[in-house]
Amino acid sequence: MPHSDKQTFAIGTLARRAGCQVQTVRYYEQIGLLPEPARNAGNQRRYDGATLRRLTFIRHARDFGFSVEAVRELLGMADHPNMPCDHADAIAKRHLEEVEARIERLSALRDELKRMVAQCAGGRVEECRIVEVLSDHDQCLYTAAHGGQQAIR
Amino acid sequence: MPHSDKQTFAIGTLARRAGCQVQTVRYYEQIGLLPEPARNAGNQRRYDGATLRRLTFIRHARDFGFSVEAVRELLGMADHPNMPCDHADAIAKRHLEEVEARIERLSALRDELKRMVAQCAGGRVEECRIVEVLSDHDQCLYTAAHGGQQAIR
DNA sequence: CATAGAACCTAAAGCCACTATAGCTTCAAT
DNA sequence: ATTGAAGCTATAGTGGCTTTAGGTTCTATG
Repeated sequence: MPHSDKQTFAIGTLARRAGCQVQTVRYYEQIGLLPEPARNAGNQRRYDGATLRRLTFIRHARDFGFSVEAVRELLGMADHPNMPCDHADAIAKRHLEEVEARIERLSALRDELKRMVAQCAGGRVEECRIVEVLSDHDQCLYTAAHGGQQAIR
Repeated sequence: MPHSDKQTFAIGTLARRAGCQVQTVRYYEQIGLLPEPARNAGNQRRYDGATLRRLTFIRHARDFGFSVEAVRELLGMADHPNMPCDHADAIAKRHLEEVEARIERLSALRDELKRMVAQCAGGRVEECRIVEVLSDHDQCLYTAAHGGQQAIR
């Protein structure tokens, strides 16, 4: 046995060690990412090292931008070390593609914004390029840059 | 007079011409971005060209990633063409900075994800680099890349 | 003129991933 | 015994819409 995790701790300690908020821990329990923990005599949650490791995994994956649903799948896989890891690989690849697409859209957006800001002469609203460009879609170089609601996603 | 906008049209036509959904138009009215329009005898909304131009401005600014509150301010300025445009300029500059910061965070994230995906040998979960890296924060090159919940924002 | 179906109406709930608030109870230190 | 921090549950709020439910009105055709 590697380590036996005998001592337990309260939710505040768990949250602090994993670097998240107390409410977030309870939320993860509610949506089933974390198991319902043992309670002490006063009905307070008591956690062990295994839960801390699980929560750290969750937070880390979330920081990587994986959705909660993706984290749920990754957790399921981490729980079965003998299964093939194709699916984990597929999830990560897909996420990488999404991040790359987002970067592309944001870069086009950044270029348009730069152009807009650079052309503002600082006069009255009537002559302002910023207001003007927003009023008239034809004044954009790359219309694909902001073609829909997903421009920012 | 430039154009007199005498003919009116229904909400579906307005939405189609502005490139958004009907419910979105009603939502913008509800939050005060669009004025309450005239109604016909059967209580249906009837719009004119001025509202179409206003909605187009809104959609365009939203596509640029401006928040609804920023759009509200920009609209207020567009309504007063004789005022100085410093504030519009400041809003756009600030938004540009936010977009640039987002691109930076996402780029660091992309590098980490690439590294992760490249090192997955395709075996069992136990040996999978993806699951391993998510389990252990120390295996990341740039911890700043995903240091908090705002990694993805 | 009757009818069918598209388009409209309001009100309320759902989405994501938390965060915040209110009003209480329990713990730990003095 | 007291006090203040930390815990508890339940509910609402965030942003920016989207969806659903259950109705009414418009418009084109027979």
